[in-house]
Amino acid sequence: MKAKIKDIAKHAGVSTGTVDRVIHNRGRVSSHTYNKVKQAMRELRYKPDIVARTLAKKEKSLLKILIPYPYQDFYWKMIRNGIEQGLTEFAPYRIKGQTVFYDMNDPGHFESIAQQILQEKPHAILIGSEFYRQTIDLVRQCSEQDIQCIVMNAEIQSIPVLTYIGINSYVVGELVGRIIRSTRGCSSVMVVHTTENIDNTIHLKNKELGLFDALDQSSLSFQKESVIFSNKKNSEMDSSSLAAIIKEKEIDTVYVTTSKAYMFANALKNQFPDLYIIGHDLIDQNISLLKQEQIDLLIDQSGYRMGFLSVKSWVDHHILEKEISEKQYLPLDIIYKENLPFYI
Amino acid sequence: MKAKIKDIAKHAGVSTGTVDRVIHNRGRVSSHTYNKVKQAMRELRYKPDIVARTLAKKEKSLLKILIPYPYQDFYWKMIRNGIEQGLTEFAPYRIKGQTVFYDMNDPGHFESIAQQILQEKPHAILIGSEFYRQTIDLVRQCSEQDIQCIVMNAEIQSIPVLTYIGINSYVVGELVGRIIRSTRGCSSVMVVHTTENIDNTIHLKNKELGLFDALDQSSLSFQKESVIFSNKKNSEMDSSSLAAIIKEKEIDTVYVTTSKAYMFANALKNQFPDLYIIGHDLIDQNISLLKQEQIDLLIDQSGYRMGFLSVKSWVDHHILEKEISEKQYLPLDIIYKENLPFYI
DNA sequence: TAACTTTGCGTGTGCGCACACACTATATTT
DNA sequence: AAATATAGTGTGTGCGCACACGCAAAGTTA
Repeated sequence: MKAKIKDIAKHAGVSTGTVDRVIHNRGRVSSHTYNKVKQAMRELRYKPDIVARTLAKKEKSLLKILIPYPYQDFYWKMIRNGIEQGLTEFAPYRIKGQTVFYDMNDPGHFESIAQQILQEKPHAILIGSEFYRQTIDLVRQCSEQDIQCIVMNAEIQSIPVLTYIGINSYVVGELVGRIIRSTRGCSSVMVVHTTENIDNTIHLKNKELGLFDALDQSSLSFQKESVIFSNKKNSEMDSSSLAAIIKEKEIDTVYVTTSKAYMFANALKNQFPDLYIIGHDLIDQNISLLKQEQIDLLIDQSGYRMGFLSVKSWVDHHILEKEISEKQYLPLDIIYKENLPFYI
Repeated sequence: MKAKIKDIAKHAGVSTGTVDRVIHNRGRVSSHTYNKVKQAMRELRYKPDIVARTLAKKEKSLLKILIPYPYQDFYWKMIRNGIEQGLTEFAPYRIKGQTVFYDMNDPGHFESIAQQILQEKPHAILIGSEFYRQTIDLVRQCSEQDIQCIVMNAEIQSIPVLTYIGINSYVVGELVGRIIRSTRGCSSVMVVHTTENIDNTIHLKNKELGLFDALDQSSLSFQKESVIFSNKKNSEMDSSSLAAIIKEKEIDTVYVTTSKAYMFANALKNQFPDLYIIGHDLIDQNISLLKQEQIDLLIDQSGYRMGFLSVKSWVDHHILEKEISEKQYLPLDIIYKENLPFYI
């Protein structure tokens, strides 16, 4: 039989109210009784009944969620879906989650929205970070105001957060490199970055680094190329200049470091039908191209799981009082046409 | 504000007791009031509060779990771990899970244990199946006694179960085939089955089928070989006769269809260091060989997730009243040395 | 010393629900 | 017609906990 608060109270020779004050550190308990109660809790191995606690609780905990507009980026859209799933799944625990979006191309917007959120004094903020410096600022303010932080995507050093959830970009690159290394007919590799956001470049460059390092470890030798591709009209690297490079360098393998492999494939696959194309993330456009064998391979960065896990981490910590680890790296799922159905 | 039982009662002009009888189909309600209450529930969009329900419930639901001894097979050991994880995670919902093991080489043992379990009149049985016919028998008996069944591993046709959870063996083979097809230096493939259990052969043969079909779709042509390997002294196919075949047929690629790739690798990798070895499942022995590059690739059949999901499915259905799908195929994770850390 | 504040405790209520029980009106048996 | 069963309904209690409140004793201020 599990010990209840009543049992603790009887065992310690106090009332349930006192036990309650000890459990929740509400004060107004002499250090002597405090110790007696603590001792009783230890002896009877008291574990709170989460279900009863949830039912009795008056104050609902507020979780603010700060992520980029889902329409700006499909990866964030998936993360958002995961977050929503988490909120639904843990709804019985009375988590009140409120999502606020920011413009992922405007650090200032992030800052101002962050300030608004702080006004509301939430119990925790789930930060989907695109801006390194601004995120550090926000985390610091949270820490001053005793608001817990869960950070996704951008790894923050030196400032304590409840947990960081994300991927290890360098390892992503390594993994892609290992696959290219062992794949038939891959010898001349082009890395394609599709971004205008400078903050994001670190991740992308890390992938490139990991990839090239992995290739260098092979006994075979590889041609390596790296470009920044934009579909915009007036950009310096449009699809025609890309085509020129592919022709000139005899590129046979392309790795798009972002979610936008579909952009590349749509623009160039008909000119170069034999290109081996590797991209990221199970977004609709990529999925359909993978099915049509226009894209050969996707490494999923588990956006959905990232969102879900971030909510789950908060619940684990705050409701279920579980220990959660400081950093949580998500798996990198390797997805071909054949195992795609299991992931969607 | 969510509608509560009291609200329904007031709205229907009856007492909460009557509403309770309607909700739980306890009878003793005239059809007229029954309809009134049902109507009120619909109008107020009544959803039971799972937390309050769990707290108030007297009768705890009993879930019997029937799986092979974990020490007989590492895959089942992982499944078991997943089940235990599930039971822990959903413990707040007062699920009482009791695991009973059977000898995976003895159908009779399965049968007798199954009878014992039925004596206890559980609410549901989670069947980790190794024997096709015996499982069908058990499922039928459960169906007669209004006991829900969740079946893992062996896909039962024509008899209704709450849900089936497993993998699609043919697709597993296809996936392996697709990878071999595109991997450098693979041309002569040997499929290795390591089993004495006849029932299991169907799965293994399906994998082989999927693999060979995938290879046949390639423009390249592949040598195909298939053997049943046993490490036992007096078996017809021991490691030396296997070595002879590898030499004779110039095998360069080996696919072990079970969890026992480590057995093969340990027996033959030093004689044939360049063999490309593909196996299944993240069991300790395989993991360490993958790290040492003695095994090149593992397809994880998600034993852990299978166990977890089976418990979760029961909770979703029985506690949370969610719709759950009839068949749930688990993802096939492709695991190289590089992405291994994320999966363990 | 009287009027306060603070400290340190105990008591009581209700969260939303399941379930046991009590009660009446009608139907069935003897 | 009386005794008994049964259909149909309402009431009350408690699951384990959080939290508001009450109340005495000790400390503080004027």
